[in-house]
Amino acid sequence: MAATIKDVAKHTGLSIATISKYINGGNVLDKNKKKIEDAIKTLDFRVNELARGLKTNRTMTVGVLILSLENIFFTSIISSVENVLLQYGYSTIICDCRSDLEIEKAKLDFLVSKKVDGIIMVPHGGDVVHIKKALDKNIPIVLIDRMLKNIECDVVISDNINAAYDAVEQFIIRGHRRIGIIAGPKKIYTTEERLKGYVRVHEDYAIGLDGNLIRYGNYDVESGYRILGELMEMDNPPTGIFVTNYEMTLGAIMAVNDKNIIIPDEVSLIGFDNIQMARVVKPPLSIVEQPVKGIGETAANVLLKRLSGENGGIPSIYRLKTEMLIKDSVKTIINQ
Amino acid sequence: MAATIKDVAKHTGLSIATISKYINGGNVLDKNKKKIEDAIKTLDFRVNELARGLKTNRTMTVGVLILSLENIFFTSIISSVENVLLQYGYSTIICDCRSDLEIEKAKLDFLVSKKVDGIIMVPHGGDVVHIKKALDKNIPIVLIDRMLKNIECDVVISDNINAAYDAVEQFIIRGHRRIGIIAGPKKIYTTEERLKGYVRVHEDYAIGLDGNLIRYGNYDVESGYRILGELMEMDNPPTGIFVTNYEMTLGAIMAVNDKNIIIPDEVSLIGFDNIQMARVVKPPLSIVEQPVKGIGETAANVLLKRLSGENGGIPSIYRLKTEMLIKDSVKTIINQ
DNA sequence: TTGTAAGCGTTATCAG
DNA sequence: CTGATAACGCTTACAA
Repeated sequence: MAATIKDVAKHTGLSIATISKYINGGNVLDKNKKKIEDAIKTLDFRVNELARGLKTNRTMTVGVLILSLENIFFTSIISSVENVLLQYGYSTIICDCRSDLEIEKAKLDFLVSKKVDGIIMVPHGGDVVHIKKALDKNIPIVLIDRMLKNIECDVVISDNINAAYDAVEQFIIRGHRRIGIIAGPKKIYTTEERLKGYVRVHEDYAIGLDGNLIRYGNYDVESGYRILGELMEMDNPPTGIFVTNYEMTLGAIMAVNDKNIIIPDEVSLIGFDNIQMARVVKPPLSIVEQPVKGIGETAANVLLKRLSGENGGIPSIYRLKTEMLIKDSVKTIINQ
Repeated sequence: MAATIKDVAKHTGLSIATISKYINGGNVLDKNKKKIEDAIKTLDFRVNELARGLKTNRTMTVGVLILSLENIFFTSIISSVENVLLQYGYSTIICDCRSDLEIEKAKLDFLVSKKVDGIIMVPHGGDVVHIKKALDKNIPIVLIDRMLKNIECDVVISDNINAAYDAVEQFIIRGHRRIGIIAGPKKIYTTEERLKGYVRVHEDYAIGLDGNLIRYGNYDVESGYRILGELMEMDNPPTGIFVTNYEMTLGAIMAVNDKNIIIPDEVSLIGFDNIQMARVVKPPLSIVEQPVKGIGETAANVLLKRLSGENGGIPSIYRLKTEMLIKDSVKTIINQ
């Protein structure tokens, strides 16, 4: 049905080889050039990328694999990745593994079978052998958002430690001493890092840790909702609560609304990600904002470098700074 | 580098054809089966989909093209599309055209060149010749969210007319007579439909239309913000405002917050999409909820039907019902 | 059940 | 500058 080089050759009276050369930027006589262009237009010829990829072993396509398409943090990153890649002639195949390691494996396999030239992914974590396998096939991989042990590849992440440090410090300098944290699931990289910042700032200000103030959620709306309630029902509740991702922040605010808790009078709150949401709630929420555009662009550029053969050997870690947006959700406590 | 059928053949002592047959579910002697499975495992063989697609003219891949990846309405639809397709062995290539018709054309071309078996897309509108071209190449296309004139393909949309009708009716039965609408951009399908519902319910309740209450936004946060302000600064402002998509609803709420407008005392509000946002604001927002899961699943199933050759001839329109979520953002006006 | 061989649409080598 | 031809990895008659 679709026209092939053969058809163009017939139509012009030239050989297949000549057409191919023209398509790939080679030199052809001007009169032939014109003939070819005409034929391509009238036949609506388009290169068959399957055949080309089969031959050249390059598809000019990169795979992007994230945890969820319904998470605006990830989709914003993708958007800026695409933005950069497109300028260099690369297209992207986007996959969503629904935070499921098995699906992640299957999708990675899919990308490999589609012969993508490189991959940018948010790894679920817990297992890395499938990633290593892809790496072994000489497909460069750039990890974003989460770092993985036991694997050698470029990583682009937020400086989660200092993000949490800065957020909790905002509480401390306003007089808060009992600060709750709604952390992510145990063993997840970002959870550990954000917790590290929480602990470190407590140390630096010589504030003792209370294990009861540290709660592990699941990075979803439900756990944010539930844990906020739990913290507030403690005998000695925190005066400030730091929520460590967007979904849980949503949940926490819903709980605050449902329980008619006044912010910041009854409790102070700092959330994570999504500046728009911060402006939609009242009072406006203080949040930690991750550099989504920066993460996307950096990841794309790092991959492009690998793709262009600059195999600088050692993989690098790019640790991007977050920003602390101060709004009205944190109260200043006057010390007795 | 990567193992091919040839390698598996060598490793087992069998022929290429036999390996191929096994891979595709043919019958092989049990002892050979075992040999092949072993070889595949030890060589980490994976079918080269490029070669397979070149030969079979099927890639078991469908393309999904949307306006923006940063729009949770679209990404939620995609998510459910993928969910269905995956069960039938299809993978998806997701593209984002940033609401730009030219990029839409380029991405559609990309999908065609990747030899996808079918396409599900949210058309930008305004031009359809590129879509027709793809259709001419015998690639079935399912349109979602927006219907297009002059083109023959399956469409899955929300019942936008009655969505708007129901929303505005909520105002009316609570005594409102001056109801503002923040509509989308002119000439966009969904804009026209939602406006039609607005007009129709006014007719049915014999309420005169005031052109000043009808404002065209741009389906983005900025226009929602701006227009809410404009409506409220009228000499005779509306008592209720209906915002017709998610982004503009966000903007409208931000404006309400910035201007310290009390909802629903000073103005009543009904928004669009995203049930989570509705719970995050205070008071909880009444919204029109589109059946994202339903749209995705329906689109996927319709495409699957086309793909399986059930070319039932005439394209169908699937018009899915929305749901009206009543919360506390609409005030009841006691008639004098 | 298994093997041989042609062909899918390109690119790339090499001769003319 | 142009053309003939082999090869990419796979599927699929057809023959054994």
